[in-house]
Amino acid sequence: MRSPSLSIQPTNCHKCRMSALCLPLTLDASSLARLETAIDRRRPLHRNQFIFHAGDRFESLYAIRSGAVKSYCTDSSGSEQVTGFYLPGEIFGWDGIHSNQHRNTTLALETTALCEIPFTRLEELSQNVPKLQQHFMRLMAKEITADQELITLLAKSSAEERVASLLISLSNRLKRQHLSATRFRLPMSRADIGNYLGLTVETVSRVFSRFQSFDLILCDKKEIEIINLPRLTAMASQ
Amino acid sequence: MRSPSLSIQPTNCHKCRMSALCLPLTLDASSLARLETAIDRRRPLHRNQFIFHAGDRFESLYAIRSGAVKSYCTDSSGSEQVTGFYLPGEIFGWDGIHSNQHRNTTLALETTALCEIPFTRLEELSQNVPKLQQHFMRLMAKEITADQELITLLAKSSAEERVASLLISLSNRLKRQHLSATRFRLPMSRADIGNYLGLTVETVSRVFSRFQSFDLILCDKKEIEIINLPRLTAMASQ
DNA sequence: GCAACAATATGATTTGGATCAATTCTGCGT
DNA sequence: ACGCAGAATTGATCCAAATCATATTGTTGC
Repeated sequence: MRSPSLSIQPTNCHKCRMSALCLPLTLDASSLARLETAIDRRRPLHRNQFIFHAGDRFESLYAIRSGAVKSYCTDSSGSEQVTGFYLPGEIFGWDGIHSNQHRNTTLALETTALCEIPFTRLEELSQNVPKLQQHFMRLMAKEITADQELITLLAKSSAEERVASLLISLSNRLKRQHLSATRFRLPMSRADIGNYLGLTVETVSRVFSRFQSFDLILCDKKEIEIINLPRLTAMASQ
Repeated sequence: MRSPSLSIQPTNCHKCRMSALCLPLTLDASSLARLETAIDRRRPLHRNQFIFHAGDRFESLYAIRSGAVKSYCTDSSGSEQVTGFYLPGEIFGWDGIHSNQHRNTTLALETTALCEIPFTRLEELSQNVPKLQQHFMRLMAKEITADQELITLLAKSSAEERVASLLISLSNRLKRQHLSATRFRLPMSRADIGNYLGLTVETVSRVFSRFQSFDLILCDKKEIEIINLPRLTAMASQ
């Protein structure tokens, strides 16, 4: 079930870019072809469909082609903790590598198209294609970096800083995919945002209201427009 | 500057355990020998000596043989955020892989012996020794898991739960290295603990006092003894 | 179009941890 | 042993966000 539009730009064999895999990746033509065969394009999921559950056997990584995904884990007391939101061009599923079993549950926040990357095939390929191995190490390291940023955020900031940081983060990540950085849909609910940022729904809602009254953002239902990006950025990282 | 006591137990070539590398690792003798040559044992560091600074070029990973290390990063506003404590048998330095440059600064909290593992040599070796590649992927995934646990902790818990969780985490990690799980030295200051857990020094201090008055722990200077491990565990994860 | 329900928003009150302030303890150099 | 600086404890006060309560708005199926 592969697709020719798997976002491999075949213009230049020595500098091909696997945009489904998030970062520029320079591979020779045959490695690229082999990588392509390792990736399955899955039929689109719709809102609230699960990709995997906590406890499931770890088999694949997933790259997002379009849509959005949330990842959460359930602690011993049964309460949920959102651990990440993933946008187009991003890869998730790392959480299963350590124990061969997923720790998080992930689901589609809206209609979402995914590429599935079977991990064993990836490992085999990596052995022959050092570049690919490095690439995946880097992607994993990126996940570590993202997590550590969230830690910094949670450990210190006020409610306003946290919400501002999330908005800026989403904005930057969309920009990287050449999507609008100032006007986009928030695919997740206020409750998800609050859970992710360690705030209550009420607080999130109040912060959005305050931001609107400060003319930092405009918010109509799920559509958000960032009006004063510089000030919001300053707000996020002060 | 390698050492014969590099914690490779040479009893059984097909089931050797690189305890410096944290997880059981089954390798044939020649792979093991090659791995050994890739690891340098460094002379011991003492308290407050740096291993690397944020911004330094990323070259190696580090495994702790003895002692303890703290890792922190400095955000745009100049304030520090402790991102992790590392104990014997643990590996740190992943934060540099993504951009070839460290994001964190790390320093020894006490007299500490390290193994340095040059990353390029590790990558070369991994190509020939698939087991090793898998192994390092898993170690990296472990870092992601640890970070996500901290996120869960920071997003929701009370001061008491946070401190309890840290103590339990330290206890479990020491146990894994066959060190005492109920009586150990806290290598970090209250300020470090507070920073790591997103609490102030005063709050950390108060929580320790409260735990003592509840007969959960005994605390004499840096030496801590966990008296009621089950209850402390319950406290951590409720 | 209209229930019925979920998601948001907003107001009133409470509270856990931050902040400010003052000792006491501990390690360290002389 | 002494003195000093940083670390840790303990107390008093304050405040941001949680909690509780009650609209309001949005969404879905009939």
